[in-house]
Amino acid sequence: MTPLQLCKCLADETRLKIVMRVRQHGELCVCDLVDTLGQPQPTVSRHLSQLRECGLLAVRKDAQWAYYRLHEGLPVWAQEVLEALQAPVRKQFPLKPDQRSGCC
Amino acid sequence: MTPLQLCKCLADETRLKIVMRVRQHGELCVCDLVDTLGQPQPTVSRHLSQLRECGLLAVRKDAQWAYYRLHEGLPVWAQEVLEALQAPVRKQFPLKPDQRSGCC
DNA sequence: CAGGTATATTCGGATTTCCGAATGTACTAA
DNA sequence: TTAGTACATTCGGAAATCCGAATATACCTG
Repeated sequence: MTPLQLCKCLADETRLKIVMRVRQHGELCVCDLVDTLGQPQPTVSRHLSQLRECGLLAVRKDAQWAYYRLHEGLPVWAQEVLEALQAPVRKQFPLKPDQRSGCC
Repeated sequence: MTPLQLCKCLADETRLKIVMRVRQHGELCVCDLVDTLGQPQPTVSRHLSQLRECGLLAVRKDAQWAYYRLHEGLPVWAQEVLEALQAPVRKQFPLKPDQRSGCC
């Protein structure tokens, strides 16, 4: 995970929202993100694969669900970047309820 | 300056280097960046325009030179992001001498 | 004035990124 | 087994991004 990789990952509205929402909830399943972001499932899934491949997110699979979380091995500087971005991202992209969608 | 704008600005190798190098030196002229980055002048200039338009950098013009610096009105969260990125960027893109190129 | 330097901008094309649609896989339930 | 749900992947085109080359502008010097 290089700084340039991290910036590229966060340089897309959908991915930025995904990362921030995952960070906020600790762990989220794909259907929740699809519901919340209002983006088609393949789109969300493609972005999730990208975030997983570059080491930002990690998955846990349980039955037919996939739960995404921040990768534990994330370097401290990357965590600091995410911490600094959390509040302003919430301002830029407000989401009514601060809850899971309840899809699973 | 929104979080998404900042991430897009930093999601390019040349721009990331420019911002970090400017941050480190306080103020730098275009010819220094051209020398240091080894990129053609129009390329550097185009990226600088972009960074200026989204409010990340500010310019001061003196005679035929243009000196770029971080924009004073940069929100705190953006400064924190840059602070967190400084060290790892230096590791990813090491520059031999920590000095200006002496072009101006 | 002419010539040189520093910087900015424009234009076209190449490359990258993103998305919609369709399909594939795996699991569950009846 | 069949049907349904959750998720992933592939493919082709659209759209955004990036760059090289040429040109433009401003300033300084002689």
